[in-house]
Amino acid sequence: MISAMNEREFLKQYDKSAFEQPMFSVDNVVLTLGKGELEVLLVKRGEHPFKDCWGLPGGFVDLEKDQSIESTALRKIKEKTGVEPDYIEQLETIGNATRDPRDWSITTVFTALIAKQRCTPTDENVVLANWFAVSELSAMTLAFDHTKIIQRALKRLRDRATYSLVPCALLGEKFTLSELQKVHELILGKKLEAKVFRRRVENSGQFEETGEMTSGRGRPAAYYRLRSGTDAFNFEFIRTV
Amino acid sequence: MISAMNEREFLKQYDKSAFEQPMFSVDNVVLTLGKGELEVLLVKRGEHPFKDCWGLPGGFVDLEKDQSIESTALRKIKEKTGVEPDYIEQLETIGNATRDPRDWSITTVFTALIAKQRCTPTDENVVLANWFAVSELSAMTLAFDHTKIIQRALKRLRDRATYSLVPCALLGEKFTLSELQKVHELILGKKLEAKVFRRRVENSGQFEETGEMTSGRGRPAAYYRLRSGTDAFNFEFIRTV
DNA sequence: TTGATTTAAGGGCGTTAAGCCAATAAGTGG
DNA sequence: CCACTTATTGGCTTAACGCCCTTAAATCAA
Repeated sequence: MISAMNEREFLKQYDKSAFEQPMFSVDNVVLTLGKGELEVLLVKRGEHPFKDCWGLPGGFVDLEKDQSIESTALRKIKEKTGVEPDYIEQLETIGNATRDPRDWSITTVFTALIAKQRCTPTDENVVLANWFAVSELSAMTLAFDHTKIIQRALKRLRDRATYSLVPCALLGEKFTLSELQKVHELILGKKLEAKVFRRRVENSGQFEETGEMTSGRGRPAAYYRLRSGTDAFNFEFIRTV
Repeated sequence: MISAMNEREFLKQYDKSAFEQPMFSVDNVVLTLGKGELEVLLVKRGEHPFKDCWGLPGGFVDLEKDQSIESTALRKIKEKTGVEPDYIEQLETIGNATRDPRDWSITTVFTALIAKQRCTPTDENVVLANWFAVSELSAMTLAFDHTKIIQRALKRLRDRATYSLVPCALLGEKFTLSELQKVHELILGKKLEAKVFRRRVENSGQFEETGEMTSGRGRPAAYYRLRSGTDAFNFEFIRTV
């Protein structure tokens, strides 16, 4: 194999633009469930540009460590949260001359869902990485176009919540249908009919009862889990658990 | 603004991986309607690797000419077909260490739909760029992972055909509902009910009659066109006409 | 001219899914 | 045991979908 730099020198003969490559990075919109609200994982930037601004956890492909851009995304998330997300999906790629004040820049954005209790809050990171309620974001100025990216990720999540049950990845291993319904209501910002929602879950065939029941106030609810071996969601996604 | 190379030198201080960037390109799956079959635009590669193989029209971002990766996609399509497509949509980004035999490589793939009659077949290009029926592809060996990419683009198009009317971009300015239905049947590979299809078109509110009618065998059909000012499709796409 | 043929467009109806409201079930806390 | 809370299900209304058949409006062949 020819080394990357030699390769570019070679290509330069044919196509001058092949040499001057734009910067390529990966960014992640990592979402979890806070107290009654969606939260997004942000990191404080230590370098310019946007030094000391909060921004999405991401970074550059490591040609040695990473086999694919999905690996890059997962690696960066793991560095910040300590775990692999329950669901990750490619959102879109944004590349233009204006999003980075310095120069042309390209980023492939991934949306990841993760159960809050699965995150290990490493103390040393807590000042550099933090969860923010999405409602707080309007009062914050994030790095680059990250505010807009988060909005697009939330829109995609709303779409998913309307015609899929992907948001279950925000809950843990097991959950009740009421909990899942509340998550959907939170994402969609409106109440859903319990009967209709239960029908959706049953007809999907993606879930099964664990046999366990909740305890506490009110009638106990049945716990459900993702049916094992199910190719759970009809989307391009990477299941990591 | 600091130049790109200086920028990379600067970044290198903080993150060594920032310097060694993978190659980034844009590829296009340009689809049109042939005689009773979908056709995809391919170009014969003049350089290694995969020299003399057919592959997707694409290339590298030109930092001077292009304002965004969408511009890159449209520019490359225009170079090959002479026109801008009626519909273009970002499909996905594939980046890994194996798709290019030489080295790490990333490509953002766009799917474009274009009416065949709007393409200007430039004679000088005809040996280098050609339309191929999608059924022919199984007998061909394309460059890189382009065969797989085309399959994914066709799957996306099938998805679109089931819950949207995006495929109308494969027809010209005006078309009858029967023509549109036949396109959908071609994409989906199955017959559709005329009544159901007409209802879908009407309920969408995206189309209007032109007032003109067809002539020829059988009862004349009403011509329809995309309603102007309609934010026609609920997807991330770039309308160029 | 007339009828056969062809394609377009719409009417009618049974089946299925969605939406809505209320009843019932099964716990906890006094 | 009763009040309260939450879960789950029953049943009805309404809308959408699928299917078939009729009608409309042209061409084509005698």
